[in-house]
Amino acid sequence: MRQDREVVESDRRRAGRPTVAILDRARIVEAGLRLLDQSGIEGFTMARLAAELRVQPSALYNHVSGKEDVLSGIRERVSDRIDVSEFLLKPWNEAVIGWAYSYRGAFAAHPPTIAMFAIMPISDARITMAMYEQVVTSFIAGGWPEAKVLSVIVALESFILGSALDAIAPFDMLDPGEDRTQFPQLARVTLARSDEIHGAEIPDDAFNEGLRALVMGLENRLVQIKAEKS
Amino acid sequence: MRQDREVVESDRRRAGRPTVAILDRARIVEAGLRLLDQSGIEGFTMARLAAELRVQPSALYNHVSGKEDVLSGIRERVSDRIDVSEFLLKPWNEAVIGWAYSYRGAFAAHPPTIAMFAIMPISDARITMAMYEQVVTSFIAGGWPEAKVLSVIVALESFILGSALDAIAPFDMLDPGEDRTQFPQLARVTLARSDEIHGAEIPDDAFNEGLRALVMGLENRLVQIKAEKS
DNA sequence: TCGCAATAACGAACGTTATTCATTTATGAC
DNA sequence: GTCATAAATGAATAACGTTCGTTATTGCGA
Repeated sequence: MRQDREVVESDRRRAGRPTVAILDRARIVEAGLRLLDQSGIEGFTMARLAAELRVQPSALYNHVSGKEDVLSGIRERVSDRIDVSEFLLKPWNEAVIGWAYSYRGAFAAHPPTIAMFAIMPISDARITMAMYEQVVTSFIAGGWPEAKVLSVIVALESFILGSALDAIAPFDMLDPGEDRTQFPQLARVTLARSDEIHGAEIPDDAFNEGLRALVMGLENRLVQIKAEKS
Repeated sequence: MRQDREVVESDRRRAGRPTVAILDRARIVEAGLRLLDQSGIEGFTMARLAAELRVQPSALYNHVSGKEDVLSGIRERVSDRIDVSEFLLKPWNEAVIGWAYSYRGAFAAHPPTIAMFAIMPISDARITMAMYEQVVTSFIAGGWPEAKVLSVIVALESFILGSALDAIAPFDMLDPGEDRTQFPQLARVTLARSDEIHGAEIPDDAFNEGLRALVMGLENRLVQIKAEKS
């Protein structure tokens, strides 16, 4: 008699605990990430997330404390993909390049997650402590004074996160359009761009140039600091 | 007879156009900025904004198209305070320091506006075209090739915006707390911080170090580019 | 100076949204 | 086998952004 009802697949599920688990935190987060990618941050509602999981909205609250909790899980899920392994193999100034690309790429792969900065503190968006431990170790091994290590890493993270924000921005706005005469220099450089760097690859080029410059500047700074100490 | 009603100040306002203007876009934006500073982004509602202006919510819609419009106005209002004047007086590599501090400071003065960047297209978040024209002019005068100017400026903006985001983030997260043994290096550097750099000034130090490093790296890059050309 | 369209307030209503709660059903430990 | 716990449904709620009809005032053209 139990089977009578369960065999009919398209039947609306009755109230009460289901015989096979349909929800848990991981599944909710995974579906949430998919929904977020599809619909963007403003299309991300608990109702749609529930529909995606073929469940009533209230069912979600047995596994997560609310919408913020889901978003928090998604952020963790995304930043877990950041690769810090190169710090084990190469010196800090080389490893940091791959790390930065991986960092920015993790968020760029899911653009709406970048927009989540608006709603929740960045703290969650940062890499985990285990990752920090790895990065910090590498910087100390490279000779950075302990009091400076965190500042330098935070500076790098700032640049990376800022670049991630930039990567999702539309760049047409910079084109002066009709106002060529009003902003002549701006007009010139936006035209020059389309010649040498084709397409909308400004964010990529900016990230690349900025990252190399930043690392080079830090290398110089480290030399200077070491000189001061002795 | 008209006065009979108007004299009583605490009277609830009757329907119909008021004899003296109480609302306009500027006043709404100004009150919006105050409310945003007080209540944060999640406490910013049209109802509360209306209450602040002693007006019914629907009255706002005679002057702004909606909430997004108000936020957009606030952003403009805030970024108008960015100072690009130094680019007229000094070479790019000097002027850029003051510009960056002014840029970050304008938003740091109103922390919740920083978070707004993510939620709405960055195009609006960027400085205005007039400012860009000024900055671009200075970089070209400094010898940067036209095809690189935009990338370099965007890289700088990315760092500045990322730093602004960082500046409002709580930094306790980085303290390993109980897990000193699990993350020994991280524990060491967080302790070293409190000795030399006292207080929670990591974001400030990170911004300073990062900015100098970035500019120095760009200076080197410019030299290299010039050498390649000849 | 009169008339009247435009302006700008109020107040009521609507559709969403996140969340809570009572109810129902299955699980799993004793 | 009993029963506390877990986990689903479904109904309900408050808050939010926005729209619309109504009303009162302004300011321009005749």
